Amino acid sequence: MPSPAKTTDTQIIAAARKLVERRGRDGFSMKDVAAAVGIRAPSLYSRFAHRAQILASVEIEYWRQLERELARARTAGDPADALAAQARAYRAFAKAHPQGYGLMFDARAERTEEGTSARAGALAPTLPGFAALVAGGDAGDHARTLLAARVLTPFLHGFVSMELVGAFRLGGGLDEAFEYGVATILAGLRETGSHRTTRRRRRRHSRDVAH
Amino acid sequence: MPSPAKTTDTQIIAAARKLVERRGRDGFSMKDVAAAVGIRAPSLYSRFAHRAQILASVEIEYWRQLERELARARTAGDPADALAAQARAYRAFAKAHPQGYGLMFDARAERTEEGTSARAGALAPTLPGFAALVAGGDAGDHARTLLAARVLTPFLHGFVSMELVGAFRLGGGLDEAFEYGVATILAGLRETGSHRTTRRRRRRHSRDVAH
DNA sequence: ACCTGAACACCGTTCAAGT
DNA sequence: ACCTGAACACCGTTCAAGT
Repeated sequence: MPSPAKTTDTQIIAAARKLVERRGRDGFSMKDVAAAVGIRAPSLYSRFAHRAQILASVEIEYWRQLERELARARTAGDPADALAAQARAYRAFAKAHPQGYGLMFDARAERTEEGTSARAGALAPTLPGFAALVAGGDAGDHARTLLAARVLTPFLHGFVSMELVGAFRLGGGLDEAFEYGVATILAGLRETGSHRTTRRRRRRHSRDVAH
Repeated sequence: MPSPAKTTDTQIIAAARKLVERRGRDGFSMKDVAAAVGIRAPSLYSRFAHRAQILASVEIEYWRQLERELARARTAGDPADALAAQARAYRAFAKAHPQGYGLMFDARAERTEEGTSARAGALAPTLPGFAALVAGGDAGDHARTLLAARVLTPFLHGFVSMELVGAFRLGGGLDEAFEYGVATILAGLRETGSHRTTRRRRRRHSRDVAH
């Protein structure tokens, strides 16, 4: 005769997420999560292998939510405007879920198949914008699209994580700094997208400097 | 009659740093640190208030080391070249000390006066380069220098932390992507630095889009 | 199948006692 | 002043037992 289930995996993950958001990734115990869904800590182990797996599930939820918000933020028309709108949505997401954002980039997290694909998928809604910006109609130029994405995306992550950790200490408006950064990068990318030779020359130059 | 000291604060911090680099910020216990310097865990509390204070001391060491390496990487001549060289030094530092780098941007760290100033000082060696790049000889234009620094610096942090966490999954060379990002941003900044009106127009445009 | 209390091997930290 | 063992209140996790 099986014991009737008092809760569900979904409820457990939701409870854990709430605790993460309130007190951070280290701010809850298995006992806390269990109590939040009306069971005892050892019972969690019939559903999750260990604490890290619960955290990994919470992390995946955050990545999926970010993906939805980036997709929703995408506007029609000029690709640079669409990317700027998505950049603002990205920052807004991080500021709305500071603890969750920290979890998403925690190096100690588990490396699951599902987590890797959730993370990769989250930024997918921005790729058409980059393709339109730098490759024009040439949708097959995947390498150029990827290079462009890898300028703005790191800026976004770096800016918001520095902002969340309080690293901007020298004054000045951060909204303005963010807008300035996004505009500068998009202008730089648009320029390299419209002049292939300019871009080739610049890349060769960079390599010369590096080696 | 005092007990003779078996160790020093400096040795304790060095031992903790070694453990952090080997197993991460959560990978050592007070017992481990104490054993590494030949004492017992409770003795640490006559020197440090708690574990987080040891970690904070280790973190400060990393910030000071980064500052030294950025200062050393600075080259004479073209400011963009100097900044590119510092960008490479920044990335090399993060890849040489991945666990330490994670500690430096850990949101859970203590907020000490000394830590805040060590962090702020670490990026100071790049400021003259930004000033030369965007403000020309006008050393007093601090706001423009700061705006420029807040484009490249977040890119650097974002790129290396995404790289360390394994976030770049779509293939392509990361060395090339890094160089491309640095070159794109520096070109964008140099352009805004040489044409004040262009920059003013862009900033007003950004604000219009944001609000 | 799912839940439980008891137990295990840890943790950071406190404290009274030693020199 | 610095060090120590013992103790406290926790952890995550395991396990045998209950239904």
